[in-house]
Amino acid sequence: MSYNFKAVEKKWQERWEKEGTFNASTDYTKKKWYGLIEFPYPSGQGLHVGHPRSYTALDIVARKKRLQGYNVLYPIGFDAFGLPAENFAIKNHVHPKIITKQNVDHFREQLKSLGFSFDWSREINTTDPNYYKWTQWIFIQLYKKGLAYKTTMPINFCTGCKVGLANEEVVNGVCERCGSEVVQKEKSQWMLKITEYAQRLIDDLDDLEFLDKIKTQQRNWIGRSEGAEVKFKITNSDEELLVYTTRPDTLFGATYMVVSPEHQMIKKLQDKITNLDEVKDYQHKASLKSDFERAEINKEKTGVEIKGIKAINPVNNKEIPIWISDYVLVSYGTGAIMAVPAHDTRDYEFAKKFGLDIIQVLEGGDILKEAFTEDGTHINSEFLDGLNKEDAINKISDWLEERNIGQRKVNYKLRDWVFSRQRYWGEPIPMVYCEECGWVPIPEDELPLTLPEVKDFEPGENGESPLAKQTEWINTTCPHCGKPAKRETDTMPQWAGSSWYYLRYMDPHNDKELASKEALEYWTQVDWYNGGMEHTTLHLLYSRFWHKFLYDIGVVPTKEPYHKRTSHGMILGTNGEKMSKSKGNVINPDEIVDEFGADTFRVYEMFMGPFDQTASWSMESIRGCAKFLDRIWNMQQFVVDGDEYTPETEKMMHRAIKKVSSDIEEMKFNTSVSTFMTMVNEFYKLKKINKAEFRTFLILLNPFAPHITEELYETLGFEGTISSSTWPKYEEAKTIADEITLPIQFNGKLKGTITIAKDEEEATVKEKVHEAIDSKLEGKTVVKEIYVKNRIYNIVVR
RNA sequence: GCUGAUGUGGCGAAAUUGGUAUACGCACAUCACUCAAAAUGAUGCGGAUAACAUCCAUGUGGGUUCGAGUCCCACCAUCAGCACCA
Repeated sequence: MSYNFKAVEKKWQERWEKEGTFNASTDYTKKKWYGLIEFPYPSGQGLHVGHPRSYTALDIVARKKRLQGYNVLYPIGFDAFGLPAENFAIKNHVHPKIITKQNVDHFREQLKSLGFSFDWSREINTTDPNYYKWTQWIFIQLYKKGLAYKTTMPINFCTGCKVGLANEEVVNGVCERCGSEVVQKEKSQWMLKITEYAQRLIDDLDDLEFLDKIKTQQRNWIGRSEGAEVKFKITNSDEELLVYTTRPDTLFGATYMVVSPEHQMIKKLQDKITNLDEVKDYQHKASLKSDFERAEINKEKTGVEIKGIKAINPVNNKEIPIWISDYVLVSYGTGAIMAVPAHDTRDYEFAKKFGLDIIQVLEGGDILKEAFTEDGTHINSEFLDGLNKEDAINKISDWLEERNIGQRKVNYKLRDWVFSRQRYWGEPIPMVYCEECGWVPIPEDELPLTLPEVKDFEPGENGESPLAKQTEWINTTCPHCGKPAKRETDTMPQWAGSSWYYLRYMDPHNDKELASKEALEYWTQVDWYNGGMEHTTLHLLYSRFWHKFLYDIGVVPTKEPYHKRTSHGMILGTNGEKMSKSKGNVINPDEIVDEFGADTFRVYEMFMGPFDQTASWSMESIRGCAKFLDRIWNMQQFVVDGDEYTPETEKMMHRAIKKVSSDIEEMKFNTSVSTFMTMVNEFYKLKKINKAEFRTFLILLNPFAPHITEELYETLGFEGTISSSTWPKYEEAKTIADEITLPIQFNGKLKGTITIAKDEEEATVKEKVHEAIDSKLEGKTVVKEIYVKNRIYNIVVR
């Protein structure tokens, strides 16, 4: 009577598909639950064993919610624009559309083989013109509200992909996707003003149920700081040098200034600079370095004094030198700093190296040895002397504002989102450039602006988009004045499509709106969104930004897209290292499903360890899970009739319902699986299981192992299917034992146990304890006895 | 360097949130079934000692407590992320 998982799993998957068992209802009067997993990028390598970890987890929650009577939306789709398909296209001269379709088909088949309860009728694909129509529409709305703008700026340029990258996409100085070196390059780019939403993106985290580490990471990424902007006059000039500082109270200790190599002031004042050649030489050298190299040489500071000009410290009118150095970044603050070497480690190093003045303005430390970076009472600071940090900051800020020399200022690390890609395989940016009218969005009724068919996917020599070669497509007329005009040839980044996809699932076939008002009202927000930690500061932040914008223009009814956000740990190879082809430790999910079946695969991924921690794959352990399912199948041999739990199992059954129900909500899937195993062991010990017990057991296990449980449910003759059944209930009173094994301790060390009735009188307990343990008390003095009701009895002895 | 995690048997891991440390699984050993093996079922399994008794064990060292894997302080190790943020 061995379990034929292949036939059983196929049978149920076909049935679910035919009957649309898991399709969400459009009856908007029911209570709803919306669970979301990050839709996959359909790579050529197929599904990774890491994908099902997240998908199984939320599948379990989704299946449980359905049994609890919710109208569940658990959708799936494909984030299919992206560089790997395009790089493959370039190499093999196949249209990325074709490769993408192949990959999607493969992924779909793999996902279906795992028995996820996705609503396949709502499948979406970001490369579908009916989908990206609305991605383009959102872009036009952003443009209309002034949140999309074009600017020339030094950007990270990938020498391999020939595309500009957002800072967020650069990992250790190399391109996140292709690994090529990233250099700085001037380029005209579309940008999105995410910085305008910085404060709201911080504030609105408070009301969300995100894991704390996710909130912390987003807050740190946005990087709010409070300080002041201060203007420094420049000698023999009307120019002023604006700096941002978080410590305006240390102004008296500012002994020199540093500007970043890209700072505009140098150009403006070049006539007055006496060592211009030397300065320009330094600028040139700095431009050759990537951010990575700048960071790497962090031990040895470099810089050149800009001679011929000086800055004037506004608090004491002292003239101080201005230096140029690449430890100051043009992209943060104002690109210039006032240096307070006594109290900043970097400034201190720089000052020591170039022999600049160091003036201590806070009491404490030993500034002959190192910078003193802690708080202290102000000294050498005239009207600030004797004040603490907070008071001094307030006083100096008032002082600066009164004299119009500076003002309080909040600053963010977050930068605007570089939204242009010089690539083919992305959404075309629906903008037209007209000599007369400038940039004009195309009329909304012309959307989608589809990608033209091309044969050559290579980027142009200067990193131009492949679309730049499509003269016919480019030349158009201005929607505003009708004169000849040219289309934008850049496309959108991969994050565009994924910034709003959860909305499209709500009403995926709507051709009038991105989703109907009713659907949006009903399904928003996503109740639970699980995904990788690596998307915390990119995708998750971007989609929160877009959602907030859509809220502002009245498209969506809530400020935030996701109510709860959790993340799963990575699955490593059997050797404990990240799976990669080069290491040869990749586990292919197809082979696992083929050898063990989907249910075993799912149960194993949930059992392998705590959900949010990394776990290594183990072939031995998965065999244990296969054995567990076989044991369940073989319980049929001793099944007996019965409409109620038997006295021997009642407690176990009620406890299991309680435990599994709460474990699923808390993502403690591993301990749920142990609960099931313990139950099976118990039934084997009893050598019987009645139908009532079996039924409850099957429903509880169903979200984890949907195929075998449905099959057994049918075989045992229960009416209908589990998916049309309801989640079992428990009675709290029946989870509590009426007999308790009470541990007895001496000084916290276990000396024995006794059995007492639940809530037994303390006097009786004491009596029983002493009866049991007095022989061991001989020769000892009892100092104190502590009884914690129903828990423990501790005797303090000497 | 900074930030954040994590350290429990041979291994993956539990621990009612301060109350019997090692549940559950893997591996291993013994037994049953078998001509035999596999599969399956049953039993055992942290360490020390002859011991059912005793002592020692949750990275290390302190502390708080009747009682600490859990709380506090210091340190060590491993992993991940960030990188001159003014």
